[in-house]
Amino acid sequence: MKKITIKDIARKLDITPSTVSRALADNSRISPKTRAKVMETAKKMGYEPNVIAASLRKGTSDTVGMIVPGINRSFFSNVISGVEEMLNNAGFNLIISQSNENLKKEKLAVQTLMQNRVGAVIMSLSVQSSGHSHIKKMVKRGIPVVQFDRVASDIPGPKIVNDNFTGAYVSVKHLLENGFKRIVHFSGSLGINVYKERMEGYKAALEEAGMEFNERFVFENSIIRETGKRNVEIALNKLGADAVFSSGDFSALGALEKLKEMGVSVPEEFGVSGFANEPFAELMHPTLTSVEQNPREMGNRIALAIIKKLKGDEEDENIVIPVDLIIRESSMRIKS
Amino acid sequence: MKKITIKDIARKLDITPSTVSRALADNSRISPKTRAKVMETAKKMGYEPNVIAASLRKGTSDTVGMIVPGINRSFFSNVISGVEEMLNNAGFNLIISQSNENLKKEKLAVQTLMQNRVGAVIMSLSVQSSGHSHIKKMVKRGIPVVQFDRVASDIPGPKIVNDNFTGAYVSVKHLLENGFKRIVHFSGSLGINVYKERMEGYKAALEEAGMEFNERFVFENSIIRETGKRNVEIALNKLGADAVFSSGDFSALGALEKLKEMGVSVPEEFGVSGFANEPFAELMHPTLTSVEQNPREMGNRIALAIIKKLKGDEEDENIVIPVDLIIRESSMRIKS
DNA sequence: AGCAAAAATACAAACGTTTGCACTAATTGC
DNA sequence: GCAATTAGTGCAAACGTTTGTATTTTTGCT
Repeated sequence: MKKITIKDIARKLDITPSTVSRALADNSRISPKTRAKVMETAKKMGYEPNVIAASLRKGTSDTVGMIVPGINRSFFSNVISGVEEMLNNAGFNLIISQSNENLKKEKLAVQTLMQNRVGAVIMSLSVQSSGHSHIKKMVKRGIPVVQFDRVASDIPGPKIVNDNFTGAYVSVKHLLENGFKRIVHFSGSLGINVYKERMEGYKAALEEAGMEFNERFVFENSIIRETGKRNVEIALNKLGADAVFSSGDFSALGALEKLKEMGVSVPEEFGVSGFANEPFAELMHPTLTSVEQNPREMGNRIALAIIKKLKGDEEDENIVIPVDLIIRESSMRIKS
Repeated sequence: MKKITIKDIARKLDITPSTVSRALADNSRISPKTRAKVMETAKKMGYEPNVIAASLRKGTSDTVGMIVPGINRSFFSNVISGVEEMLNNAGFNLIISQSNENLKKEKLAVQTLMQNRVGAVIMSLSVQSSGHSHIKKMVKRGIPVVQFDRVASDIPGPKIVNDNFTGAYVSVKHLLENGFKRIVHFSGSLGINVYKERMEGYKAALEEAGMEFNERFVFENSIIRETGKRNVEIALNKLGADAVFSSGDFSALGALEKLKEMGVSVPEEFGVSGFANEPFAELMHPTLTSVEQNPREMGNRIALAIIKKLKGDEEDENIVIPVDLIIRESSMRIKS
């Protein structure tokens, strides 16, 4: 099965490859007549464009690269689906890489994408990411870079993020309304925008309620299951806490498990609220209050931003996706 | 920042591009001396190979494409991680596409990968997949295709699957040992190998115990949460069942939810066992007995098979990955 | 030293497009 | 009716590699 090229169809129609190329690209210089003829025979001969050759010549491609910390988190996998959906409809392809929260792997992913001459890159920074020189390199090369969720302000380009501040703010406010008085906060690395913003929201809600913000109530780098377990015990025994607002569902999960183990009843004696609304949140016992980030919508908006950039738009959009607090058993002391 | 090419480094060393190319490729025709010199100046000048150009010339690439039904299932996302890990170490790149269980999307993904001249393809069939002409096209083109999990025997090439039969067999045997006597089976489409095999395992365990296999006890296309809810009610009320072995965790989850709603206690009155060991299985209440498929190991083996193929190995491996029954509360009536 | 064989390198074409420029034919304006 | 524009197409180079073949240089041997 010989692969058929633009030349083959040119020969058959007795025109030149350049005309065929332009016809297929819908170039206005070609008459509707020949364009139609080219289209037809291209289909008839089963022509499939060689995007590699086109990439080489053009120096870019219709493929968009996406780097995420890990595809096994519900948030990221849903963002990906949202992006893919919209991008495919617009005729672009998406290729995905994981950084596994690892700087070295992130750099490798960037390199791979650049080598493959992707037309644009979508990325959410890994925890370890710093310096960002590898990312700036892409920008310098003229590759549009769209950041989402974990973003760095020193890298130019569109940024799509959640309303983390408000998500945290309403979560803590909700805990306060349910009578919790000593609320600790499980945070990620405060060097990362999302965790910083959520902490600000936590702080704002406390201060609005006339309560003082205590730094010792913030546990940095406490977003995995193990740290959740460990720190909830400290919060309870050493700080006399009666609730936790966690920046992630996994540490909230750990907290719930530890509390159960310790015989502390939730939400009667201790309130728990998470972030990300992982699928397991509604399956646990008690079910976990969390913040839905609407990742699919975020994905759609990211795709739109990328498409605009690929069409040469200069403007850098900054989009904030609203979030929704999903109230469940783990925080609901007052039934309404 | 001008991009530097093989020619630039040739000019600088006063040799030809071909020599540089061979030197970088570790070709034996090049003397160690010049090879070293080339390597050195390449690094010094910040040379980055243009893989697109190489792909065009060679007609293939070091990029491997992977098509999965959906990345948001724990099984698939872990297989992907396993593949990526090993592939990256061997110097290959992985690009991922989702079929969303949709034939049209699957065909599109195949087309995209072929257009991008991937060196090989890893795939697990979508539910809708049929005919397989699009996949055979890749095989005809000489692209190595490695199948995993959901495989079709009419497509040549290595196949890596779980020991579905044994997984089902031990699950049902375990239910029988716990005194369950009327066990129904939630299956997927029986046109797909994995579900077929699991049903065979179910059947074998029953027959070994001297119980008759009743077709009415098998619910086909019952692998999502909703069907699990619906069918467990039918099983209980119409068939007098006292347990279910489900081919997937999601329908087992649905069953557990419905049973709780109906006030049926698990495992005292009804036993439940699933498949895939989704993360939520151990978080539920009661925790869900399930079958761990060792997806990461599967991913590693897939990667090894692909690498062998890319190196020109003719042999088609058929690998079966063992599974482990994880016994939890939902099926454990006899505490040992 | 001289020659054949082997080793190292050079040459040039090829991969399949895209695109600036040149060219011809058709159309427009006056 | 003629110059000037425009529409439509062709020509040829370029993108950066790889690779078969030719050529040069080195090596080993007598």
